[in-house]
Formats: sequence, C-alpha cells, structure tokens
Amino acid sequence: MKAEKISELTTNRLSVYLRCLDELSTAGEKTVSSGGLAKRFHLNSAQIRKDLANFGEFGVRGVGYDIDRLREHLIRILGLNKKHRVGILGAGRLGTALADYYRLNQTNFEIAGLFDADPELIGKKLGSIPIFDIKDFPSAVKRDNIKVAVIAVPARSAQDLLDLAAEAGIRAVMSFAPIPLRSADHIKLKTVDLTTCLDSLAYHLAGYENPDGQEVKPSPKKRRK
Amino acid sequence: MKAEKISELTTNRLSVYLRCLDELSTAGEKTVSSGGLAKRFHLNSAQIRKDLANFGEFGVRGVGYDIDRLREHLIRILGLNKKHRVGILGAGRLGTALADYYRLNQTNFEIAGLFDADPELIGKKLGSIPIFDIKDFPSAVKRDNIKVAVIAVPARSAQDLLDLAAEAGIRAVMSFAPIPLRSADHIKLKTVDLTTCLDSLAYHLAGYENPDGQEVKPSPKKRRK
DNA sequence: TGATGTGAAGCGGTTCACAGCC
DNA sequence: GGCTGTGAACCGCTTCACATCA
Repeated sequence: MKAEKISELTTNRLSVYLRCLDELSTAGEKTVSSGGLAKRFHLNSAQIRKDLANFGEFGVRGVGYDIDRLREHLIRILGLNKKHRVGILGAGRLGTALADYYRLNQTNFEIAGLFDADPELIGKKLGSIPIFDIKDFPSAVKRDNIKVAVIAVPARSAQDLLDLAAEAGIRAVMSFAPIPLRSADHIKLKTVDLTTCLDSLAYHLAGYENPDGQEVKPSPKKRRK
Repeated sequence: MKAEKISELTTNRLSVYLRCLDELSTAGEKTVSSGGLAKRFHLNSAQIRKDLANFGEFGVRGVGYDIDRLREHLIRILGLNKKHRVGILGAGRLGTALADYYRLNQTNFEIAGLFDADPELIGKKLGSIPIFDIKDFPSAVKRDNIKVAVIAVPARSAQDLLDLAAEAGIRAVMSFAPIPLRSADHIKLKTVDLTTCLDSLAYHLAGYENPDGQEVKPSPKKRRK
C-alpha cells in the first residue's frame, strides 16, 4: 500500500511521462535523463525526478532512466497493466461522444455500456456498445465488473447518479457535469467542466474593465487609521 | 485593463459561481450570502468573497449579494456578454463530438466550423457546421472573426496546429491533445487530457504496491553521516 | 446582528541547489 | 563529468479570523 499521499497533480504527470516515454521508445531511444525529458516535452526536470522518486529509485546517476524499464514501472504504478471496465452514465450527445472517443483511443479501458433513462435509447446500440437502462447500472457493475463510472448527464441529475454509482460500489468517477458534486472520501472523483474551460478562455479574451472605468481594485476608500 | 493577475483557478470558479447563481435565480431567489452559496454548492465562503473582491465590491454587508446584479457582473467579467466564434481543428471522433456538444449546450460560443486535412471530410457538413480544409483556417479566422481554437487532433500534429493558430492571430486555445504544448505568453492555452483523466483514476483503483513488496519509500540506505 | 472584505497564517506544490553516486 | 535524489527555499493558493459596515 501507499506510504504517503500522492497528489493528483503527480499522478496526472505520471500519465504524461508515460506517453512521452512511449514516444521516445517508438523513436528507438534507450535511455533518457530527466533533463532530456524536460527539454523535449516542456517539463521541469526536478519535478520529474521528484515525482518518480515517490515510488522508488528508478534512475542511474550519471546516466538517466532506462526508458523501457521506466515505462514498465509507470504502467504498474498507474495500474495500467490490467484492463478497467467503464460504464458511461448518460447516452446523450456527450456520453456517446466519449464512448466513441474512448472506444478507439484507449487500450486499457473498455466501455462496458452506456446507461440512460430515456426509453427511446434503452436497448439500442452505439456500434458494439449496448445502451442499458440506468436502473440496471448497479447490477451491471457486478455482472460486468465495472470499476469506473463516467457521468455525462445534465447538471440536475449528476449528483443522484454519483450517489447511485457510489452505492453500486464504484470508487472511481469522472464527471463532465458542470456543477460541483459531493462524494464520500473513499471515492475518487474527477471533474472535467467543458463549460468552465471555454468561459475561462472568454475571460482572457475579454480584458475585463470595470463599468465605472476605474481601476479594478479601486481606492479602498479607507485610509489606514 | 486588469490591475493584477487573476489566476486561472479564480476564473474557473467564477464560471462555476455564475452557473450556481443561474440556478438560484431560476429558483426565484433574490439575494444570497457567500456562506449560503458555499453550503449549497460545496464551496468555501472565504474563497468566494476573495474571488469576487478581485473585481469590485459587489456585496452588501449584513445582507449578501443581489443575485441578478452579481450575475450581470460575472457575465461581464467573463466576457460572456458577447458571442465568441470558435473553430475546431480536427474533424475526427473527438472534434465532431465537441462540435455536437457545444452546438447545443453553449449559448455564448458559436462553432464557426470544423477544420481537417482529410480530403474525404473537407466540404462535408456536420449538421449545419461546415468542414473546411485546415489550410484555410487562417483565412477563416479573419473572415469569420474566429477568436477561439479547439485542438482535437492526435498528439503528433497538435503543436503544428497550435503554431498555425497562433500565426493566424488566435489568442485563446483549448487543447485536447494528450501532450504538453508550448505557446507564446500572450496566448491562453488550456489543456484537457482525457487520457490522463482515466489514467489517474486507474491509479486510485490500483493501490500501487512495489514489486519488491517493500515500502514505497524504502530504507534510504544511507544513514545521516 | 449578520455578512462582507481582507490581512495574516497555513498549506501544498514547485523550483533551487547540491550532496551523493555512477 | 553527468545525472539522480532530496532537503530547503520559494511561491501561490486557500483558509482563518476579524475589523468594518449596513
């Protein structure tokens, strides 16, 4: 078991490192230094070393890291040596898009099914992926050994589905609902808010100016006593 | 112009606050306190106040915030009072999925077109959204006043397209390419890595154990001198 | 009284810089 | 000489706690 808490920022980077290594490996490279990785992929070398050092001593001083060996380590650390089955809650626009996307792009995750409440959709298929009744999600979790739930429904039903998934024994959830959700501590919840992403870009385009035309942080109107 | 640098974490939250306020407004509420917002949406009240205080004094002590007035402020701060035109680079699985998603879910962003290099796709339409030759992106930017680029292509061509967009005058980019990209400072780049998201969940499911079975942080093998 | 706005403290993550090892 | 592994410094964001004001 883990000795200390590893931050999500770290695990995210491990995933990126892994794909960088894939690229180097494909290019026929054998070893790489943290500095080399950093320069090539616009990362920070100290950060790479620190991230890796959380899990062991994988490098050789004066040389660097053996690419294939490090890949194996990262794959095991991230748990990508086993397949994980995924259920997508919500077979609307986003849910089907994600199913489509992950179906071909991911090799370690397998979409077991889409789940929806709309009777029009239930029983249909998206390619080879069946669409089930959302009510059957708990039993599907057990039957198909689903480990990951992806929430792709409107904001108003997202919390209910998260609760449903939690009750069904799911411990890893990725939510695309544009709303803050709450879950028990033992459940890992990742939220990707596609609306927020664009809004935040809009902010940078806008160059906000106060309606009064004053400075954003105006004269604090109080002089220190 | 802005007095001080506002962090992206802050602008992301402003977007969330805005949608929380939308919800309260629809529910007929008139005013809300930072504490009320915090409790209802699982946020921190001090954080809300600090975020808002970056842009002015919108609240009334002893009362709270006028919901509709605060919404107006946030809309203007985020630049959501104007429409922004968006070009999606990559008309593959992910690009079309995003186009579909944003077409119906967003009111302030308008998909001007999809752009791809595949001759099979160029000239076709996705619903009402035309698919153009990626080479024509720069001219489309000028013609259609495109302000935001969404990169939805494989890792290997992502950097090239980012450079192309930058040259075309785009200053806000959202990338779904699973690779670190580099851009000039004046360009706002947001990366959403759907692969990393799942990998990171896998980590939490895996409960990493060292192959040696030892502690993750083993005896450092050196005793302080 | 009750809620804002905000300095100060706290915390976590990143970067630096170097000792230790190949 | 070169690169890892890592304590320490640094930095920025979050949270606290309270003075301030309707």
